Amino acid sequence: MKKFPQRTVTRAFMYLRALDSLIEEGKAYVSSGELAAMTALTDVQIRKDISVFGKAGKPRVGYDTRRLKQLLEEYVVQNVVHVVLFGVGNLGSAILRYPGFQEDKIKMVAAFDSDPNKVDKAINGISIYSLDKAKLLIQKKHVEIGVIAVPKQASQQIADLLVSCGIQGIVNFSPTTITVPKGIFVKNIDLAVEFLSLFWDMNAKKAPRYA
Amino acid sequence: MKKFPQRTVTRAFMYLRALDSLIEEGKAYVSSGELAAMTALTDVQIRKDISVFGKAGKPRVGYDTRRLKQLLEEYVVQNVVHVVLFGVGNLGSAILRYPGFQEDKIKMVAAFDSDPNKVDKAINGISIYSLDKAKLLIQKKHVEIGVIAVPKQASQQIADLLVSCGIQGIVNFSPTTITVPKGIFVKNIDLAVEFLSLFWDMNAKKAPRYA
DNA sequence: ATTTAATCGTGAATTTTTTAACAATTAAAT
DNA sequence: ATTTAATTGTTAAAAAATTCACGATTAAAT
Repeated sequence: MKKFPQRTVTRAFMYLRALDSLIEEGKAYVSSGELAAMTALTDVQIRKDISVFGKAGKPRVGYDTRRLKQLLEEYVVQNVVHVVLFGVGNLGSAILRYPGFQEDKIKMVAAFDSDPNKVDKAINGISIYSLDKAKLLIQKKHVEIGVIAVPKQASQQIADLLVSCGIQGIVNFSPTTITVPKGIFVKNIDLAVEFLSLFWDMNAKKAPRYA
Repeated sequence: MKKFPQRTVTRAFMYLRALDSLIEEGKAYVSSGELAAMTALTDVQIRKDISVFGKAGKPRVGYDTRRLKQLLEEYVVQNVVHVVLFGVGNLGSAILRYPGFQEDKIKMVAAFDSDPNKVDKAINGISIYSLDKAKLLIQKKHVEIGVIAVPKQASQQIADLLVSCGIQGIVNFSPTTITVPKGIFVKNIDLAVEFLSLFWDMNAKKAPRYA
């Protein structure tokens, strides 16, 4: 795995999403300017990013959508990532139903909930288990990432459980911080932070660099 | 509004969240190292960030949690931001029930849905209206940010609606890109992108700079 | 065949962000 | 009262990311 600029990689995933739309609607070519409009970035940024991976465009016509997708995937998409979810409330259900996971890249393996009424059901084909099944399943299925979507009182406890299962990465949706040992990667998605920082950007009247 | 480093501001919101937890549990002081553990950042980064706003710590003891909160809020929290939501499905409901909005900073004003069965109900005290009420309400209540949580086929249409209502910022949860005129701020929250980029960071074995 | 206009690709300059190093301060220990 | 150890705050250095400027390329127009 070569070393590319971190932000370039993140944006590459955004480009892939945009390319999927374009390919779906049958567009054969796209210019950096059009991609810029779709992603709220600048055309220069996009050309620069793409150039990191190789030459993929034709002057005067733009990028072949399929070819560009292929190029980005070659460098940026790795093995399929295996994910489990904790907490099948509103948010958890929404995540299980999320229509944006391409099965060949992201595999939602299982969900867990402490509520016996939810256990043994399934949403979108993903089975819901009781918490005590977590360790076995996570290890057997080589799960890399755990998602925390439980009420905030329980989130640290789930984080501890995840760590004890040997998981490497956590996406935390609960509006509170969790503490984990060094070496575990955590991504907090906090709606309040998103709103407030977007609002700040708006007031600072500066175009956001990346969303 | 003074100009602070953009990333410092974003992280300031994270610190505020952490401070809320600490204050709630009665902690009077916190060191940069402890904050670092809570936020998955480094202690140096945190001290540097805080120093941008002023001096708030005492050597050997750390930061007074309340005082630090006050300091950060003074510079970083602006007027209350008014938000409306489109799409009261699983995800939309989860957002309406989100327990992390402090009313004095983020005010969820209304929700909209095209399904007549949902209209005229309320979730968490927030009323649900039909789409044709949007323009009036948004303008009357001075709403700055709209959240898109509708199925992806409808997301561009809602984006257009939001723009026509004069909204300035959009948070888009649907797994597709939307295009808006220049000057409108868009933040895309795409779970697939989050998972894939977290997974990339994990494999690159580099501590993430900010979550 | 020539010109024109659109678009990519890139090296250099700039800006922003992070990291490092360390002096200053303070509470606690002796 | 002195020493020690923890912790902040800051200046400077380094690294990363973005923007700029412009040459190169190519399709379309004339």
